[in-house]
Amino acid sequence: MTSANQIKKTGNIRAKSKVKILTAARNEFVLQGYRGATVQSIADRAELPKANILYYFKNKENIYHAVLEHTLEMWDEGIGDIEANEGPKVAIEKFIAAKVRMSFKHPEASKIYAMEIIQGAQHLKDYARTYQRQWVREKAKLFQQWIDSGEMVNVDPVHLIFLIWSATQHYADFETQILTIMNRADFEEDDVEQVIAFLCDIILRGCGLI
Amino acid sequence: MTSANQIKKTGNIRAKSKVKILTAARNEFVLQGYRGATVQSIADRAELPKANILYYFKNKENIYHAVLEHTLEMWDEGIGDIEANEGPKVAIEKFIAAKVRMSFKHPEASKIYAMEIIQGAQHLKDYARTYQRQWVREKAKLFQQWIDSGEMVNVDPVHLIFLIWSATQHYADFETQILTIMNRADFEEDDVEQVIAFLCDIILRGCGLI
DNA sequence: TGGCCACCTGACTAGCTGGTTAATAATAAA
DNA sequence: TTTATTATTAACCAGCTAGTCAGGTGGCCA
Repeated sequence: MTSANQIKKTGNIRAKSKVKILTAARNEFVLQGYRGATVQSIADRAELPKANILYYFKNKENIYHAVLEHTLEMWDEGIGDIEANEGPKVAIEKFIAAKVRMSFKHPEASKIYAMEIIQGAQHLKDYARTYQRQWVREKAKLFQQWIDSGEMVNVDPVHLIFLIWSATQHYADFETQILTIMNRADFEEDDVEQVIAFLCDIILRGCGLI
Repeated sequence: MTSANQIKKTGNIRAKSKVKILTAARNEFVLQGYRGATVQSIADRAELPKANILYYFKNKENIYHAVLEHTLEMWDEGIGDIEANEGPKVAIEKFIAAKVRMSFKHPEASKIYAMEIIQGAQHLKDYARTYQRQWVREKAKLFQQWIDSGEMVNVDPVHLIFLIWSATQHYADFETQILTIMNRADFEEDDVEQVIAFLCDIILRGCGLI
C-alpha cells in the first residue's frame, strides 16, 4: 500500500466527517445565525456527539470559517465571467444567468453570505476590500468602454453591477418571502429560466440593448 | 391634575425608556442577531441596568417583537403608494424614490427585516401571507392594466416588484459591501439622489417608459 | 401625614454555552 | 502479532444566559 493510499484512506474518514459537519453547520448557521447555532445543535443535526465535532474543528469559529470559505468559493464560481470580446448583451445575459442559477441551486450559500454582510462583514472585510473591489473596477471599466463606443446606453456601471447582484441574489435570500407571496411551496425548474428571462429582458432593455 | 395628565406623565417615563431600550435593541439585533444580542448587551448600550430592561419588556422575545413591529411600520410607510390614476412612469418613479430614501434613512430597519426573512421569517409569516401578498396582487393588477393598455412593455409585474424591492433594499442591507467596494466611509446626501436617478433610468427604460 | 403606585435595581438561580480531558476503540503499519 | 496513529465519546467545568425576586425610592393625592 503506497503512502498516497494511506493518506487517502485516513483522509476519507476526515473528509466524510467534515462534509457531514459542514453541511449541518451551514444549515444551522442560516437558520439561527452565528450565536444562535450551538455546537450541540450542529452535532444533533449531523447525528454525531458534540465532542466529535470539536475533534475535527478546534472550535465553533473554525467551523464558521470553513462554512464561509466554502460559500465564497461558490460565489466566485457563480459570479460568471464578463469578457470583453463578447459584447455587452451576451456578457450581461451570461452574468445574470450564472447568478440566478447559483441563487436557486445554493440558496444557503447566498443566505450565509448575505447575513455576514448585513452584520458588518467582520469575517470578510478583506475579501471585499481586495478581491471584490478589484473585480468590480475591472468589469466597470469594460462596461464603460461599451458605453463610450455607443454599444450601450450611459448607465453607471458600478450601480449596474449592484443592480444585477441584488436582483439575482434576492431569489435566494428572500426565498421565503417570494414563495409566500407567490403562494407556492417550492421553486420549480421553470422558475429559474423564467426569472432569467425576466431579468435579462428588463435589464438589457434598460441598458438599451434590446 | 386630571387623570389624563397622570397617564401622560407616567406614560412619558415609560415611553422614553422604551424608546431608549428599543433603539439599543435594534442596533444589537442588527449587529449580533437574535441570539447574539444579549439582554445585558442591550442594557449596556441603553445605559440602563439589565433588570430595568426586563421591567419594561417581560422578556427578550418581547423586545424583539417590539423592534420588529416598529420595523414593519416603517416598511409600510416607506413602501410608497402606487396609484392607478398617475400612470406607470410616475408610479414607478415614486415607488423607487420612496424605497431608496427609506433604505438610506433607516438601514437598520431594512437589515432587521432582511435577517428575519433570510432566517425563515418565523416571526412574520402571517404578515407576508396576508398583508404583503394582497399588496403585491393589487399592485400587480395595476401594472397588468398598464401593460394591457399598451402604456408599458409586457414584463411580469410580480417580478418587477421583486426587482424594485431588491434593488432598493440592497443599499441598506449590503451597505458595508457597497461602501467598501466604492472605497467610501459613508454615504452622502448626493448618493441617495444618484441612486434614485440610476434606478429610475434603467428600470423605466426597461419597462419601455423612456 | 400617610398611603398608593409607578419605577428601579442588586443579588440570585437554573440551565445552557463552548471547550477540555482522559480513557477507549478502530484502523493501519511494521 | 505488535505498535502507532487516528477516531470516538462520556464526563466534566467555568462562565455566561435569560429571567426572578425582594426590597427599595420618589412623586402624588387625600
